[in-house]
Amino acid sequence: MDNQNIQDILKAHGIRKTLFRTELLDIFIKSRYGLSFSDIKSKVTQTQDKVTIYRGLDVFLEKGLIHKVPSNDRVAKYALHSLEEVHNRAHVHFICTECDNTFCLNEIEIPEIKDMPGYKIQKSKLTLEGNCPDCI
Amino acid sequence: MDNQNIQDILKAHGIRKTLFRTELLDIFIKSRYGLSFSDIKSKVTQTQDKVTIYRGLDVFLEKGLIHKVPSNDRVAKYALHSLEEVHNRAHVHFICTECDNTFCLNEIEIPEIKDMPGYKIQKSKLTLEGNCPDCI
DNA sequence: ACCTTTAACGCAACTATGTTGCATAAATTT
DNA sequence: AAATTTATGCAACATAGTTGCGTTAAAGGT
Repeated sequence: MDNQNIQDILKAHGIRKTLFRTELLDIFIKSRYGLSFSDIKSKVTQTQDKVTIYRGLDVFLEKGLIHKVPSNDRVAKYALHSLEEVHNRAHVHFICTECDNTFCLNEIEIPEIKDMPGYKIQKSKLTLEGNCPDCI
Repeated sequence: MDNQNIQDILKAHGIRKTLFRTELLDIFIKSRYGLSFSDIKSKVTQTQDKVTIYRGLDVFLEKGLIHKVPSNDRVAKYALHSLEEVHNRAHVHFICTECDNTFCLNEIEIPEIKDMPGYKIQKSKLTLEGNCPDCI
């Protein structure tokens, strides 16, 4: 993915193409797994200000470019919203207990959950734990 | 559940029955949903020291008396380990988007997940989101 | 190309969450 | 009752995340 594509994606999401946000999106595109604030802070070169990073993440979230992924550390992690996102299907994540990375498994199909009496279910998220391809 | 029962449970888990830990367990027993550190801090009367609370939670976790539950706020939440816990079944939690409380749904049955090629699955957790009985 | 509008950045200060080390106190074990 | 072990309280620290505000830079219109 070249720089032009990245800037088109930003534009399509109503996000201004600053050096930092271009770099931030590039970092997400290149990563196979969810990134925490400190992951991002250590990769980014265009700023060292944490507020800028947090606000970049907030905007990317708001505009639907990224989403939160579960993690076993107590820190928030974020990953690109897959473009082939399918509706009305549980979102599946995989946490590797070895490397602690969270992967999005959009390929997997999970069965619909029957309604629980008394509860109104709007969304379901399946989180799998074990070992990822790199750690088996 | 009276005070004697609570102290028996502590003893059965190898936890000393101090005033604080007796109260902590009582708080968990009385709560229908997962509690965060600050929930607990505001309920507890036997201490106001956060280290004591955190260490109480650590010990309860270690001894298997409580477990972490997912939450949409970025804070850790804990709930009692249900006694009727069934093995080899996904743990199901329900997060209410209205009151932000996390409930354990041990009754629900979820289908086995087929292995993903390349990944070794050891555990699966299903998190449902929507509205709880109180918020419908 | 210039001006205006609006969003993004950088800095300082602050809050919440969580941890470590150590001395003291209380609960179990003998 | 003494010895042992675990729990508590305090201080200090570390990390995560937020708010306000003045400045800078991007986008759109003329």
